[in-house]
Amino acid sequence: MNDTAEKLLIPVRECFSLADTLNCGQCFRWQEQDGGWFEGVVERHWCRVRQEEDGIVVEALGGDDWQGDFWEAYFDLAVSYGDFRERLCADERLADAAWFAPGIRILRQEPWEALVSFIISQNNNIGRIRGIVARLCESFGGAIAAGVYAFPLPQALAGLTVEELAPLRSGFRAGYILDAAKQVASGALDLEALRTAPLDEARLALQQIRGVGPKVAECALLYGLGRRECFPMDVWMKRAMTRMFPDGLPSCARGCEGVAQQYLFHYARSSPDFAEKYGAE
DNA sequence: TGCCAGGCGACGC
DNA sequence: GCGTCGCATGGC
Repeated sequence: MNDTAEKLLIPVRECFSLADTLNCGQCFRWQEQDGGWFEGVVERHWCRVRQEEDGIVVEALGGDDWQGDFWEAYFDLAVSYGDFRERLCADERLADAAWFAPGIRILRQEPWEALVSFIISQNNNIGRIRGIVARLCESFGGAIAAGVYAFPLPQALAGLTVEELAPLRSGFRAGYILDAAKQVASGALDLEALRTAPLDEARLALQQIRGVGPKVAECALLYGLGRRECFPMDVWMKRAMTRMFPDGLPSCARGCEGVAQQYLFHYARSSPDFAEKYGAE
């Protein structure tokens, strides 16, 4: 499995749905295609992926090589979501949400990309976020292959003006993207250090960026920096919490709040059960 | 048409 | 500290 190859089978033992994981609103660059394939770019790897009986097939589309370890990390396969689920299911309401999409995992995305993607996400919808991210990559990301672009490095954005970002049609978020780029490119903000920094320090550091408040910081930490105890509260989650957990999240979620959050987010948005059991306002 | 979208900053109190 | 409003853009 660790052999360098253009096509890999990544074995998956439990709790994984590729489609649910890529479609649940945590990432914005994968495109669903015919035959169960998803095409996308992760860091500098252009590939397509598909779920098969015994795992995930990853096929390089460029003259690219990588190792299985890379994809194991990306799909968060080193930890047992069965264990997380068992803990969450101690609460009946969390169990409902957890069973609605048992194969969702938290991707371990590149931190800079996660940060910018969730800056773009504010007061926005998932379809439009995807469009803005795509235009950001096309405009400033550098080509990996013909018509295929990497996510732009902070250094590629730090010297730009909001006028130059106009083609993204990102609205008031353009200035926020540039401030993030300047802080990361200059070294004022060290994203990698936030993987292990005390959580409250990491939150505060991220919120020094203009346009990054509690929610976006929480998303960057959960989706980009592997901090599974983070719990982003967007409009859907506020709705879910008000109706399902007026007294707060049950203690059984401690340590895997982010996993609970992703189940609840998807449940509140997509499950007819949520509307039925917890009602419209 | 108006309302909403994986929020945040500015402002008034 | 807390509530309210405006913010660009586009889909419904």
